[in-house]
Amino acid sequence: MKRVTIKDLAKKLNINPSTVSRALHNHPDVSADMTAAVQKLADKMGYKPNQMAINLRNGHNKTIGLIVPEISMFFLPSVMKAVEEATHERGYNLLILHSNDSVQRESENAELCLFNGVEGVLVSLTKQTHDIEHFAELSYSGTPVVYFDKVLQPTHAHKIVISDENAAQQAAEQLLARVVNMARPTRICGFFGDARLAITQDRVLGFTAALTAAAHECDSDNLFFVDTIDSAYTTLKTLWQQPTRPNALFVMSDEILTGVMKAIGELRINVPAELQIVAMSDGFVPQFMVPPIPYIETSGYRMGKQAAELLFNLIAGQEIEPDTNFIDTPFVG
Amino acid sequence: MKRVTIKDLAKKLNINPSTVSRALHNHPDVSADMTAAVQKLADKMGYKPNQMAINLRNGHNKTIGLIVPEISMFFLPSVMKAVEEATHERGYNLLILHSNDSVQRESENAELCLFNGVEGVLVSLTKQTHDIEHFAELSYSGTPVVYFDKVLQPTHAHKIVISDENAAQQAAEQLLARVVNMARPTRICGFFGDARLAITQDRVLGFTAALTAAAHECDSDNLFFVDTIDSAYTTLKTLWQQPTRPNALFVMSDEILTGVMKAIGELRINVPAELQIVAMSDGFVPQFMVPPIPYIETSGYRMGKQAAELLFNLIAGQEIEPDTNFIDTPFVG
DNA sequence: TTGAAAGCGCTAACAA
DNA sequence: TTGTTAGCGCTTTCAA
Repeated sequence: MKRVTIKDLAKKLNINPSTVSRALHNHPDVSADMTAAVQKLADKMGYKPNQMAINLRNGHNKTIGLIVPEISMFFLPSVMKAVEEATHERGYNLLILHSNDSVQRESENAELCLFNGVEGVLVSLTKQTHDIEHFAELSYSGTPVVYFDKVLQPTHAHKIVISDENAAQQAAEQLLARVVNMARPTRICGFFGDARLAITQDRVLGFTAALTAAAHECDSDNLFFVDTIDSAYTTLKTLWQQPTRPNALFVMSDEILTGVMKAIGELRINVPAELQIVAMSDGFVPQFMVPPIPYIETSGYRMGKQAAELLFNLIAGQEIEPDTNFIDTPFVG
Repeated sequence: MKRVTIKDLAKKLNINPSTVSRALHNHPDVSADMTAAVQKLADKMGYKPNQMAINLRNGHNKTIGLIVPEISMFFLPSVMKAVEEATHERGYNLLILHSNDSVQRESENAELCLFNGVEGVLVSLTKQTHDIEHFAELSYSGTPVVYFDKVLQPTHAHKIVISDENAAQQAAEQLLARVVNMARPTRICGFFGDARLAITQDRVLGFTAALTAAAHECDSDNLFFVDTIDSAYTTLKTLWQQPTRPNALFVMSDEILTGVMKAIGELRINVPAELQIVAMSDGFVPQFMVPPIPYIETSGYRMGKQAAELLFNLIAGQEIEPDTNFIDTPFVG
């Protein structure tokens, strides 16, 4: 059974398709009677506009693309939720493209957005992405692109990111405030991710800055770089056997926090009595501890909201100078 | 700067657009020379087919829709990952539609899929959905629909679900096996979700069946219905103060398990020495415990994979009788 | 082997 | 106020 088209309506009413089209859009030129008649028939026959025809005619899609490097449990669901909401509010659709941590696929995804006439693109880059040439065509064709979370810093582009250094510093300050009056000598350790990543380096900077400012010693013995849940877990286990256990721990991310919490469970460490912890987190993981682990909120939801907002402003044609925008990172706990 | 079209290529080569189109598709009727020449020029000029035009011509979209009731952390990310993979493998795109637990929006989303010419739809229903009339138009128009996870049981449709009763029974049996030789008297409790939901009722059935089969008493004092993380948490805390603490716990879902784990952390319950637990889970949450909590895997990933597979078979035109399919629910632990 | 022409469904400039 | 016409870019039938 074929779908009802504008032509069908026109034929039934012995009028021209263009009149039907106008009537359906409440064009002021069409008489009230005509408009009513057309809309009534459209309703009766269950007319639904063919979005694909509209897309072709308009040259675009009422869709935005979301390109993500991986679908992890820790951050992306929050981002997606925010983006989906923003997208739906404006009557747009959301096309999800997954790069699977491959630059090749990221590039294909950018092309896909272009071919499909997507009106705007949100991108979080893969770890391997060292230039964004493959997005040039998109921007070139007038499709706005907003980079979020995993971005390439030196580039001139619209970016929404966490201020890693600041956020880490805030977290470290919170941690310091909690151990300042402790009886036994304070040892503060920091758990960080892959040392080669910019995000890690920035967070280390913030962490050490806070400690230095508090005149607290901060040598490299207290910095640990663990790039998986498991290595976080084993590292804390080892550390806990040392004669000088830490009594305060900075944790850079949810992934690492997961490993840390496993170790805490197994070692039956009394948190926070024996070990103060402050993390950087989206907020889901810390609640698994009682009392919940305090954290600087690096909210995927907030990031998604802000990135989408910016993107839609660009789509609406606002002239906005490409810039790096930081999301709020409030303390929770 | 405008995109290069087939016409542009044709003009440059002084041939007809139809020949260009054929050459680009390696049509056997076109001479090798012509084909080569066209493809070379296309390459040089950076020709990219306009997907929107192709969609209009074909009447469909190389896209599948995924309609989900909510974006939670517990299950959906796994489903999405699987669906995304399956979709990408076949050169399709993924349109994500979020019903926000509203039947109204679910219905709109179904329409959207229709208008957009989506080739197939995967749906997980909202809790409030009591009929699937709003998907009738879609199926009617020949777009296959596969329901997964949250389905409407009595309906004649393609469904991929967990066998709740079986899976719960397996979990309960695992739990029984673990307490069979315990010194102190065994008390087995079950933590379930909202008692009004079919999923809960089925899981209760499986649980009680296992206990009954093992000649283990199973009165209603041992069944707890908690529909949030918090109520799971407080319920276990209260339960633990009772003179006859349970020494075995069945947990129906990740959400409930989260609350249970909070209580365990706070009460410093020694798991599994003091309390054996077997859960039903996607696998992410149990790892926060050391040793990890054993579970019957109700895998979103597997469900997504299987649902997508079925959908693509239907899209490919296979005649498959609508039926309810159960995914495997292996024991992990 | 290639060209001509029509059409997917919709809209907008132009004419009447 | 309504109709005519052309065109978005692509494919395919039919004709040459």
